[in-house]
Amino acid sequence: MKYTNLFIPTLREAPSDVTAVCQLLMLRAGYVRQLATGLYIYLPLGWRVLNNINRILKEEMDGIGAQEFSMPILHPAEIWSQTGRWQSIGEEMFRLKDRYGRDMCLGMTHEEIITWLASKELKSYKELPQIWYQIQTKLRDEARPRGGVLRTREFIMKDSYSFDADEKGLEHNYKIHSESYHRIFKRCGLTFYEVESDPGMMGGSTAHEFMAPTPAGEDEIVICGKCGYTANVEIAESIAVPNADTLQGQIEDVETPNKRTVAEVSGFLKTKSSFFIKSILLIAKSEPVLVLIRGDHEIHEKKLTKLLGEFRHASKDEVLNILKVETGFIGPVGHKVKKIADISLRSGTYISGANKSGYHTKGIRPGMDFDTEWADIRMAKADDTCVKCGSVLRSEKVIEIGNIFKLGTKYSVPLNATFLDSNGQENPIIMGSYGIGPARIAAAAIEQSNDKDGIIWPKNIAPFDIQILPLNMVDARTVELSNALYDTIKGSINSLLKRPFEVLLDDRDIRPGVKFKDADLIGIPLQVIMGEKNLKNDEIEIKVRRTSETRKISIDRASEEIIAIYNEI
RNA sequence: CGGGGCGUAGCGCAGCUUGGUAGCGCGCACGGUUCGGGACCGUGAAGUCGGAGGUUCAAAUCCUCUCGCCCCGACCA
Repeated sequence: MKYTNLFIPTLREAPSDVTAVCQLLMLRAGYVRQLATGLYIYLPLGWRVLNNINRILKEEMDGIGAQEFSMPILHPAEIWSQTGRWQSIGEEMFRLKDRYGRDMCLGMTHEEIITWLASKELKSYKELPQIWYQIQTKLRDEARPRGGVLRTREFIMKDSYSFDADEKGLEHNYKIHSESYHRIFKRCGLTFYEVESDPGMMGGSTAHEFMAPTPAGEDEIVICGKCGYTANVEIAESIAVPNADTLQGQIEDVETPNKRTVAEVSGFLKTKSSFFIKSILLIAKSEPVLVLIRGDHEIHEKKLTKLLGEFRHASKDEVLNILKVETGFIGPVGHKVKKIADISLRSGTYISGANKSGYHTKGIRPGMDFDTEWADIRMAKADDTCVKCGSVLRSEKVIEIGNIFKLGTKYSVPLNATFLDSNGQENPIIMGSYGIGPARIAAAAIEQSNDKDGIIWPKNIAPFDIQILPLNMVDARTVELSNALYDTIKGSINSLLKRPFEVLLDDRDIRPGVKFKDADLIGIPLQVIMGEKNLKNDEIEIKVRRTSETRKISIDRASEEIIAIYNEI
């Protein structure tokens, strides 16, 4: 394609409100524009990248026997009511009414719709298994879109669904999805992890997330370098590093005027925060619960929710009413309310609030000076000990690029998606659900592969394979030779991608410096530079975007050489 | 939803404290000189100062309300 026929609005200056590198580069290099909070327009280059990713998705889905569908994004509320999600999902769902007043919603996902279809059409074990998928727009009224295309209110997703007669079948479909996801992300040039995850509102039993490490990530995972254990910190199990030494001395109150937070008291008493117990009052269902955790740890609310069900933090007034002490000076000793302590507090001697204003208590021995229930309610973090092998965990910021869920019968039972087995018995279909976000793949690829000059696309998803830069468009020979080379390469087959080469010819009559800057920004893997001086020697220059390595080649065999270099990089 | 910030030309910003002719850089158009890493000179077009109301002789500037965008948190199949 010729540059003058393409809309590539590059920006010399960065918009002021970007936070993520992928967002900055997508805007500056002319891939996307923002319409409103969480809504993005894909410009020609951006759309080409997404289509390249989608092509890989289709090839790999087709490769495991999945069949492509297209389902509506406008859904009747009734189906969502049948699974209870019309009621259980809150403001995140876009809701509307049609002209007759019927409740409708915009699809956040398609479990309901595909299961509705399966309930109508799949009747016999002989029709199972099936894998159905689509690449379709989803809409979610996100509380806080952020990071450019990383979290948006409207986004495209590849979602597939498996239908099986039994657990064994589900196990198999889960496995082949996992394997195909590994191939997909590898082909897209990403570094990624498959980690254990929390099934969340999808329900079901087992779930894994595919996570691409990047500083712009919203999630955090822990990784064991030794045994390979990886998990989202939301569910990760780990052992806290115990305090190396123990506080000495008997139980006694010390004056801590106006020092409330762990940081303040720890600074005031010149004692490490790991020798403190944070005491936090929560209101679960009807009952107040005092939650105890080491000063340098964070409570993990998802773990707690599993123990307590829904809960909220107590207000200042509630703390005063229930514990008879103001916030900042709460401690575990002497209260009759239900207590849950993190297991990392089982040994050692600690400092906590004295339950009177302006005082903390030293020398508290959990289990001896107060009674409590014990549980793992702590957020895993770097330097914790791996529960599987005892090695040290590290953590990384990641973005979720895909996930796989074993749904079981969570949707098939309420929507009555059943089949008759070989004994004539009616059974609910066993389901799985598998998602991938193409825009997040693109964003992660940029995050993982860029330099100060711009994007460096992995070959498989780059908007073009090769960019030709004729530097002087008023020189007849340059124009003639660049057009000829353009036609030749375009007519050759890219054996890696099994299709003709996609070539971008920068035929703009502008200064060379601008062409160089734009080419580096846009990030096409290989640049072919045709300058007058080199052409006088019948030479042209090849530049590898990733390494900035340049090489002069003879014009005679230019297209063969260029293709050979392309295949090498 | 809680906390904070910002809305002035396509982009980046100044002007607001202390009310009085709306500015700068980049970009854009035209002319000229340039032409291997975002050139230079000259000329020019382009702004409901986010919107509404109020105070005032006079509002980008002060007051009230409102909309939008961004950040932190809550939230997040």
